[in-house]
Amino acid sequence: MSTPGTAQLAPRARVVELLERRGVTATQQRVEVGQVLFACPQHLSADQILERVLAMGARVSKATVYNTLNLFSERGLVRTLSIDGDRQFYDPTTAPHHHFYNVDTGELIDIPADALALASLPAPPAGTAHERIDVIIRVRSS
Amino acid sequence: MSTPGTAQLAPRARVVELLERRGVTATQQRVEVGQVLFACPQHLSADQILERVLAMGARVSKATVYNTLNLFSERGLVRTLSIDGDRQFYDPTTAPHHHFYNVDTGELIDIPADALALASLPAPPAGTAHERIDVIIRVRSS
DNA sequence: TTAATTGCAAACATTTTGCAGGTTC
DNA sequence: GAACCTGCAAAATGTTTGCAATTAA
Repeated sequence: MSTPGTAQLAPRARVVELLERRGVTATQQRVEVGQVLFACPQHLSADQILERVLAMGARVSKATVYNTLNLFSERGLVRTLSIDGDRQFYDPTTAPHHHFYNVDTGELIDIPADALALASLPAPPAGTAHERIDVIIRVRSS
Repeated sequence: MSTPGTAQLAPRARVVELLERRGVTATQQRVEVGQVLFACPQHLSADQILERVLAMGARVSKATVYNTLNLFSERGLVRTLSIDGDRQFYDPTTAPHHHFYNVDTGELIDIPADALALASLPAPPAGTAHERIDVIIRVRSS
């Protein structure tokens, strides 16, 4: 049974280590954002992250949440997903993988990279190199 | 040689037919948006479409462009792409296909469906059915 | 102590909406 | 003439930014 209002959090020590490994100064707020974000495989919006950080009793501003997520994204600590035009989602799973997206409920579900075979990839346009492949399988409740 | 400021447009008659086939009343403004959008395979933002409709000497408001694109999208006349959080792109190619996205230039390039083999698709989550698959291959200028 | 980080509020860009007036069939 | 469509301006959203105050090393 879980305590109401108390979500699972990643341990501070693990978050600090993750940040330092990527050369990110482990400030109070960044660690708190990380505790929420790295708690488990999930897909959260900036607003949901802000809510949860505040819910754990910490003090952060919306601007810092955005700054932090952008920094995490640049440093490869999080993957930013643009599924629709509404808002972005932040995915703590940075290893290659893909997603189901339920257009009715908005739910996002991870698909492990090896659950989907991408054969005969076309060559990238001249003068460009592959960076990342995103597969989004849109589904609807039936 | 092309006339400056005069982009290629889809013929009115073809646009009217496309709209009517999907049960969309072919009003003045919708046809003009269609003439721009269905001119060729491309990826335009709402703002670019507005600019081009105005450039062809027609009179449309931004609100109508958005209303029209949303209607076209609902009726399957256009496909809406969310590549990053900035803005949406409208793709007149509605048949299955995929995209290269150059993260440096913002350029989008179509990949024909048969140029990319998606093998061993995972089953959709219980209670859901496949609707559409989007593959975005992010590349960067090298 | 010096640079980096934070919070606030204002700024921004894109998209949506309410409603009066105009258009379509 | 009834329903639908358009334009305008305002509103709503999500995100970024400038700057003074605070914190980190």
